[in-house]
Amino acid sequence: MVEERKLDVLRAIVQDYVSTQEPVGSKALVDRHNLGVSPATIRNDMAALEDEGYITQPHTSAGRIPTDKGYRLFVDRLSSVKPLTTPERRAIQSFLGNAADLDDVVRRTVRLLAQLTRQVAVVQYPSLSRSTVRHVELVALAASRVLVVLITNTGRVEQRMVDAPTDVPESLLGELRAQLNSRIVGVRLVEAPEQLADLPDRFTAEERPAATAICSALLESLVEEHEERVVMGGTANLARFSPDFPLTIQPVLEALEEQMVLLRLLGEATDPSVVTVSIGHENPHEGLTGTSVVSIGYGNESEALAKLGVLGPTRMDYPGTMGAVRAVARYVGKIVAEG
Amino acid sequence: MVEERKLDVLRAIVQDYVSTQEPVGSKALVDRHNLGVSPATIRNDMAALEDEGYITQPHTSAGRIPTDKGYRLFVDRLSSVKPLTTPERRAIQSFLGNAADLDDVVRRTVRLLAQLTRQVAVVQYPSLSRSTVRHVELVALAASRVLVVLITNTGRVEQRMVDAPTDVPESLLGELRAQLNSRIVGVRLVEAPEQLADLPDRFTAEERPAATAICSALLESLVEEHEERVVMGGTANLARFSPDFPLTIQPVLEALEEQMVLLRLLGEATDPSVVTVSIGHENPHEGLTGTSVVSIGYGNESEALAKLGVLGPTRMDYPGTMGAVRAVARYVGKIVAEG
DNA sequence: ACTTGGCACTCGAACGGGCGGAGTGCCAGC
DNA sequence: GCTGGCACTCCGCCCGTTCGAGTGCCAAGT
Repeated sequence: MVEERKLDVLRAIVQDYVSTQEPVGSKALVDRHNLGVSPATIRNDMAALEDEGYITQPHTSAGRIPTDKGYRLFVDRLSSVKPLTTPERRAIQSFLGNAADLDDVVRRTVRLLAQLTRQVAVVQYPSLSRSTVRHVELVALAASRVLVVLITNTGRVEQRMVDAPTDVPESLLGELRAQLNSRIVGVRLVEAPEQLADLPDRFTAEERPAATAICSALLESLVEEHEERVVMGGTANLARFSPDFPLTIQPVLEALEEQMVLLRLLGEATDPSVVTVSIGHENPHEGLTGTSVVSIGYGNESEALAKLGVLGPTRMDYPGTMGAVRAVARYVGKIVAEG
Repeated sequence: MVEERKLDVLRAIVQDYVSTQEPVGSKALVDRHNLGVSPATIRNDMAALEDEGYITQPHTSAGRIPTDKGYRLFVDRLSSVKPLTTPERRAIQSFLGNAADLDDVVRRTVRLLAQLTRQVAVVQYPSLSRSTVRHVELVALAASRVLVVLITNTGRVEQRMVDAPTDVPESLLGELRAQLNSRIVGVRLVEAPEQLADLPDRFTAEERPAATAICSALLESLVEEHEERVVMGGTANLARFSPDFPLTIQPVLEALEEQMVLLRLLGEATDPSVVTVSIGHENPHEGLTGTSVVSIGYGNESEALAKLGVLGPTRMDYPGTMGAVRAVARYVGKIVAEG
């Protein structure tokens, strides 16, 4: 048996099954692809593929469908990322180009990904921990009430209200503001706290409680879990599928409401140049068997600031989806890096 | 025929249908509610109710189900808002009490509403246009680059990056900051623009272009569409329903992805004391026939800052849902008003 | 050693008839 | 105006049949 052809057969099965959504038989296979052999031969190959666990039969005497293992082989060795067409690229560019601020970029990216892939899109906000401080602003709202605003180089703004134990005169506020900015502007958020450790000590005993309160509020926003924020869209695409889906769709929707789950799904894809695919049972959440996640990091050249990806049934168009995800990540990375 | 009893019958039909999800017949009605009359009598009443358009038969010789008109009558005259139990109230309070900032309040509210009602929850951000300016901050990021930050009394922070046509010295920035704050702090966002109209004229010809650029960025954030932001959650609850739902669920999910649609759904519910219900075809979006929206405004005593609500199938538990929506709105209103 | 056509077999999907039951409308009697 | 009785309708369900797609295996051909 020709090993080469067996792979061709697997590839053909995946392609057909993805486009028709129906188990594919030996005859249909030779009809649609010119494999140059008879159905009987294909049947032998299919039997072998089934033995090896790449395909399976829903029930005796139906066509075959790929298993997760089959998709895995397909993604790893039998296909390549499909680049977008130039009109598609242009559409991405113009759609993302008009974004006003960071929120807008993220929202637009989600929509774009969902439309392009016709699947559920997930985009993580550029991570605070990897970004740097651009400015800290303190605003007196009342005698003892201060608003702490943290602005990062990724355009993110974090805010905290502080009720200080004592009144905070404008002079103290000005001094603090100057100190804070001179110490941590340009510093990575993760490294900023150590720069602030001894700051309250610089103030008089009288001023210290207020200074401490303000500093700790700032520290809070520095480490804030917000860095892990995630936006999702395109859930309507979940309903585009087979009639048995009401059973499948509920656990998926439930999973998608959990920020934590979304984050875990995006996974370890930290390298902006490589698309990661997690297929069916491979992904870390039960109830998402039957779905695959295609994800990638995005950011500037040197490092990923965050991740994005799409989620859909294991029977998805992997090459096309991977192409779209990669292309979008590149544009978004560019925008975020220069913004 | 006793008019009174006919209404009792309608009420019973709605209640039974909501809890069983199945057409309800005359016999089942007398069994489950002690109406004190025989099934035959009920049948007469039901025939009358059907003539008047309050109930209908899915097919000849099946039980009856309420029409939109039937639900409307039920909501308006046959039921009252069901107050929450004290444990429920306590849960709301503790769940919302821990919120860190405005974003967090909104996110928690959505989750809470979705869990409480087991339906799709929709919460609008407190409207900018009704709120007032608390502070304007200008931050120099580079020689000609300024970040404009607008802080409102509802705790909202809006930001805009400005590339000024000329360099912006710190002196100009300070002057502008002082002017801006003295002119519009405390002023409603909608009224702020007129206070700024002549501001650039106060500056020298040299400074004017930069001042103008900064002012117009501020104006932008004042009128920003962001005021219309809406958050949604609990979509998994859509899948809890009948087997025919894959057909129904797609248009609903699609509609819910459109901010504009969500806003229209929340409708005119500006009075924080009255729960508004829009039933089936009454609501302004096709594809949402079959769903009802229960909404209410929230804010301080004097006026609503925004709206929230839930969306579910017309066959929902109206009294309970209305109770939950109203209770949540009160707590959120309190929190937002004092924040 | 592969490939191929033939053949028997399996099993699900689709069709159709026959039942049973829930529910109705109507009517005559109270 | 209420009630029990009765005939009728129609949906949902069960079940048997048929049909076709697809398989596995085998013997024969290259």
